[in-house]
Amino acid sequence: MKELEKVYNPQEFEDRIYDFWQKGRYFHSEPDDSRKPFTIVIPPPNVTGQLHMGHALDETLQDILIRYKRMQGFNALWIPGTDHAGIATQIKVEEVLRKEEGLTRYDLGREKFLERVWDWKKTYGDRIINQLKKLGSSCDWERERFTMDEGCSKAVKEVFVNLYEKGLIYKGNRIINWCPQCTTALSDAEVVYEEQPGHFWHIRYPVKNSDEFVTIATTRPETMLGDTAVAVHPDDARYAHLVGKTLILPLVGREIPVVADEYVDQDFGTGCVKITPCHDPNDFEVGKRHQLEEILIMDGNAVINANGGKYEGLDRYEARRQIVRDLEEGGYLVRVEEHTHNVGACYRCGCTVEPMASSQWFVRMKPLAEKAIRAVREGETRFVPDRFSKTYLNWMENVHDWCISRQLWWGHRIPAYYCDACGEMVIAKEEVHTCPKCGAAMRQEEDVLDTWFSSALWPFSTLGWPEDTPELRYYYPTSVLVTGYDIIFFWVARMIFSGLEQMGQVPFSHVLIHGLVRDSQGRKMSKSLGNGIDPLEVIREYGADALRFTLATGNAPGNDMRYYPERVESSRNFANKVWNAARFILMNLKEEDLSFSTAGLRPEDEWILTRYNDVVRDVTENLDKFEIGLALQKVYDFIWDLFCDWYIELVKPRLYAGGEESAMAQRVLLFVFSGALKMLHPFMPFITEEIWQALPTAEEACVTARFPVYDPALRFSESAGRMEHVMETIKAIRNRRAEMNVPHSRKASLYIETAHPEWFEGAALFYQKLAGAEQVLINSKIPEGTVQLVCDGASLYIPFAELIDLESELRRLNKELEKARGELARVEGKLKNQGFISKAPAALVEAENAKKEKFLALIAELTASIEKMEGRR
RNA sequence: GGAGGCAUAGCUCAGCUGGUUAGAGUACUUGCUUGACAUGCAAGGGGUCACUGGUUCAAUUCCAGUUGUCUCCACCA
Repeated sequence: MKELEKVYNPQEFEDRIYDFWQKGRYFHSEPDDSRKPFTIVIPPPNVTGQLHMGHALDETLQDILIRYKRMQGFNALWIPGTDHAGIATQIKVEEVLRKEEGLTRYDLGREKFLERVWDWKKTYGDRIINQLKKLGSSCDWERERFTMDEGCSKAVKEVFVNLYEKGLIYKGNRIINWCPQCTTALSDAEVVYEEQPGHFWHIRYPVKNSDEFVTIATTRPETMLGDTAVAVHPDDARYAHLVGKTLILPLVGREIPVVADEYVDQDFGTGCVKITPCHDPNDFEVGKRHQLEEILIMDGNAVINANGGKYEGLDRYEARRQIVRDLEEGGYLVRVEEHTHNVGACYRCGCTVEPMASSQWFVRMKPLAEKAIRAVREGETRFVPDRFSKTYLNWMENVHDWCISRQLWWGHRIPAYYCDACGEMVIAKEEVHTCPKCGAAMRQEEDVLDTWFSSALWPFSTLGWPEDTPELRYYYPTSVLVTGYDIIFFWVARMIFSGLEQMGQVPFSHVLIHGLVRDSQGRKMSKSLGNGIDPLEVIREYGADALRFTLATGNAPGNDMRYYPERVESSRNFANKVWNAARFILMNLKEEDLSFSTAGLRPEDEWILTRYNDVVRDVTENLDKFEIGLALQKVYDFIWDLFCDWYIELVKPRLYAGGEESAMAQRVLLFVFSGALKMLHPFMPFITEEIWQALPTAEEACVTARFPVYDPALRFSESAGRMEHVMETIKAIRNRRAEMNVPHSRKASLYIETAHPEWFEGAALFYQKLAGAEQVLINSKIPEGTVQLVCDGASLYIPFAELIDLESELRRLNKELEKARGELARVEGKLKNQGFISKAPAALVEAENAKKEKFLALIAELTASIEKMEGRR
């Protein structure tokens, strides 16, 4: 038998245990028709940034489920997400390039630049992946690289062509969100809105050949350079006479019409709206309806272009200042109001996005969304907790077409090919070099796809699709997606409609949603606040098991949790407790034959087995419902409170006594403890495995052991009840001794007066060991001068004559009596209620009756004691 | 404007399909070097379960409203 170190030191063994699992290839799984698959998809870590708590949480939850299912005999597979096409990397590399070498990506050229990005990802990806290992997960860089290069990109082309042929992808000139800093288009989901204080400029537009004018109000005066109309509401009497007239655009001098359009809200602002089709989505629509000219006034960096006349070359904000000044000088500015409004910013770089008309690729969402809505409505995919399906449906029902093209280089390049000679465009899975129409050379679309386009294919592209692989047939649809609620729109929704469209089936049956990890003040952890906590630091200090425990417990699914160092500390303390329990058991296992059987069990054995069995049942139920925190809490309570604080203490006398009694105790200890370790293993794999390797157990590794199963043969309700009765009295004695400040070392005889002497059979040792009893006398003559304790079904007497203060004793007894009477009144009230008797379940009425009896007996005992004491006063 | 969450001990939070003497961790008070563990053991104090109604024999739990608070989505030029 191996010995355990004296001190719990996770750093000493976690790496070793990880290697042990790797060698045993416990993380690998292949399709195997004799076992049911269980597959989990989890989101990607951002390999360029810091590993943060969110990843740690994803990994932990995923790993708990995988281990649990594997221990139940499932063939469990984990499909790790990767940051395969995240544009953050590209932007980071560009930034470094600019700072360190003064170069842009265009200086390097596409090929060289992409190599740089790969190098970057390799360096940082390895770092992150190695860190993730510490959480007990295995992530494989080679696999990530493969899926980016080969499998995934093939799937992307396949899907793109597929959707294009069905008319679900189109290229069009539309208003999109443009990030001038990332210089790319963004999807709606990538824009975050924030209330910002701003101004409302009221500007006068003169009517041509008249001294009349209209006043418009705007928050973005610089966009007036692109104005091609002013709109009013068709029913607005104030302006009816102006519809069809021509205005002169101030500063620019362009002649623009006044048009009537339902879009205008008569009650907002002045009731006149300047129309800038190229820089506002609503104006764009108005422009289309009235065949207005479209004038783009900015370039990709949000600098005014040639269409802006004398403002060309100015940044959008400089242009704004200049224009406002000029308007004022020209007498066009009526007034300026303070105005707070929502401003969209790029979620990645925080730069204010510029709505701009631009030629981009879009996915037509309506038909895809319909299927995706139905799948969730009909329960093919279930969100856990269920309320997130509302979030999902709400979004899906109001979804706009998805802008999928990005003006970047890192990512999957759109498989569209153009012929500059004849204007032909070809969409194809294979590269096209010559134009099928005129034979001229073709060039591929420069734009790449949104990261989430390829991420959406993850559940099947990683399994070999579009080939019909055994993996795909075996593992798809997957079982669970584990992720935070912040990426429901980005990823979850898109995986669902992509899976439905390409595979005809939902990608997963359950979506387990967790909350965000916040700091101790409830703030979101972020780089800019500097409040991010590095999981690796935590692991170094407390161990991976402690971190996992912290992340898995103490909050309900889908709710945010706050990170407190104290909580990790308490988790570590629990690990230490388990460690020491193991040490205790190991140093007491002396028997040759430690095989467990139910023959000859003592009441305390039957009690712990019964409780153990209950926990097995409960934990299994909880885990099957993804109630991970609840399950872990039950394992924790069982191990610490029931097993360590009670059972171990109860069996110590037998262990030390030796002989067959001791042997029996050893067998039960080993059986229950190893079972508890198995239950704990999914949550705290390292410590359980390390201990397992030291224990003389039949199964070679905890990771491959079978998860405990509820066993009716281990249910001993009668002796369990009796044992708890004894425990109640022990607690009562301890309580009294503590109140009277009797030190543990001071022993005294214990007299028990009871109508159920059989309850206390063989319990003498327990009172001696745990309640400071010298000898235990049942139903013998009670000496004078004792402290009396009234318990359910028994009165206990301890001769502490000199410590007795009659008055305080009486006060205490009367207080107890009052409490018991209160309880009795409550129970009787219930039982007197005819409605309760007739409508409540019989078992409940029965239980209430039993309670009534119990309280009646207690009250009788207490009254008798009080009377006796009064007599002595 | 639309949707959703949260409100339980000093603090952070559990409490699953209504019935418990309402729990945990932490903090606090007291006593313990009890032969695994002071990262520990034992005992204790501390809660009108936000408020108001409703459903029910029974509401911390279900429903409606109110207040406070947080989040997401949409968006008004």
